[in-house]
Amino acid sequence: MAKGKLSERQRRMLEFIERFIVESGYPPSIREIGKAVGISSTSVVNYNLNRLVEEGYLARDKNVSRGIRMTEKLLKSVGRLTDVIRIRKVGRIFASEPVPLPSTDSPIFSADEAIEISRDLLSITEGLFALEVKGDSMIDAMVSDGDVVIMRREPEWRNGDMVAVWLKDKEETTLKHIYREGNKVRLQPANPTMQPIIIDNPENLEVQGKVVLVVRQLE
Amino acid sequence: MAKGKLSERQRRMLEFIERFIVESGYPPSIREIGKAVGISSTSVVNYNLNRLVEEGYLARDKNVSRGIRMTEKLLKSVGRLTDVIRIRKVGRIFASEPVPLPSTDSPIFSADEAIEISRDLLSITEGLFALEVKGDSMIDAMVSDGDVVIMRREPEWRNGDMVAVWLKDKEETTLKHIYREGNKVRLQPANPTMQPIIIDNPENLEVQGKVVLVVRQLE
DNA sequence: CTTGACATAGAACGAATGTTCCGATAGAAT
DNA sequence: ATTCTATCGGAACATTCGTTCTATGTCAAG
Repeated sequence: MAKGKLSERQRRMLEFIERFIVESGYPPSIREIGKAVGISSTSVVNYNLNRLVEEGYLARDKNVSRGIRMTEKLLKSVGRLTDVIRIRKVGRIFASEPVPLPSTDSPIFSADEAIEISRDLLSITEGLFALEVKGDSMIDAMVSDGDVVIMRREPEWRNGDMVAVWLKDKEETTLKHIYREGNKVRLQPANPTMQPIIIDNPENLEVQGKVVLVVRQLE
Repeated sequence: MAKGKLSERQRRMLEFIERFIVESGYPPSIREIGKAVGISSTSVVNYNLNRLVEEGYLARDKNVSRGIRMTEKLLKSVGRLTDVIRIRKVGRIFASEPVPLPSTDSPIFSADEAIEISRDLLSITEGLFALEVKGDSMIDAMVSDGDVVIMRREPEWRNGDMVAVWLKDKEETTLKHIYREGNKVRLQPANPTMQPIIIDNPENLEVQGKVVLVVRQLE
């Protein structure tokens, strides 16, 4: 088999193995794999397992029942490598000032100035930073005082994204869903009962980041 | 053996099992356990394994080689409790129906029906369940459609808690900050621009749980 | 067509593994 | 002392399970 390519069968095997381990707490046997993916012969399962070992997705121990390990490569491809991601808190966000952006990219920071987010809440994990919302000026974005917003610094945006924008003329930061409408830009509050803002001159607004996650801790 | 007490042997078995799983990626066999803790007889290992199951430290699957699971109790006692906590999603919450409450306490659930929350976002980790908010009926609680609320089932509440209440007369679920005021109860929306509800007859409301965390995933 | 690498199927074998049964030991309770 | 219960040791047994071998099919290269 060509290097790096997996057959449909092998993909299904990996998928099953991963799920089985998570759910059962131990790896499946050869026959269990065969049954799950529709292979009657244990030797065929064995054959494909060895293929997967060659490709680096699995590790096996000889003569050990259920002696299958998931490798880092598999874990990473499933996105299960680390459970939590530490995101730097770079400051506070409120209406009257621009969003503080992360100054350094130093990967290390103390626990105090970071927030831990479990990986499966995030689709992307790069370029993230956290801000604590100060005041009630963002209530039209359904964000209250004390909430933590996880943002991604990103100049590009697509229709519907929730972004932090700096309105130059008003000197105001706000969180809105953003839509391009011809030459204009519409900023739509998350609260459906509130009215959008239409920006005639796109030069007037500066998208400072995309909101990826909002966390509100009570008590 | 007295309930809750472990013999020296059993302690060593747990320790070995835990280490073995972490290092090998799969659980040890009975004979491997016996060899490690110095027991020649497989039946004695089996006997003590069953003891450990009774005490709640392990779970076993019959007729399955290496069919041993670590339970939360074991993980907790070893201090290796994971950084993330899996919380069961028990359903959806919307205005027109009472909050669905968790029915089972089965310790196992698949990834689909659970949400992973990093531990440091939570002050308590027991009795939690998750609900997905459906519809825009909770906007006065600053909670939008699609948000996930983590709640704790708890009959007691203190002033200022955000709780899910079922209003019997209106047949309506709502999320509000709750305050006792003499014989009455005040339900205060999180959105400061909105007016509170005063409940004259406390019998009319049913506190279904305390909101501990709100998570909003964008994009 | 022939060849050879790859993939599959089935069967058989032997090793690994969980289960069960019987007897022995120690200690606490009666 | 006797009884009872918990624990242990050893052995035999029944499955589960990984391994290996042979035969078959596929498909592209020569």
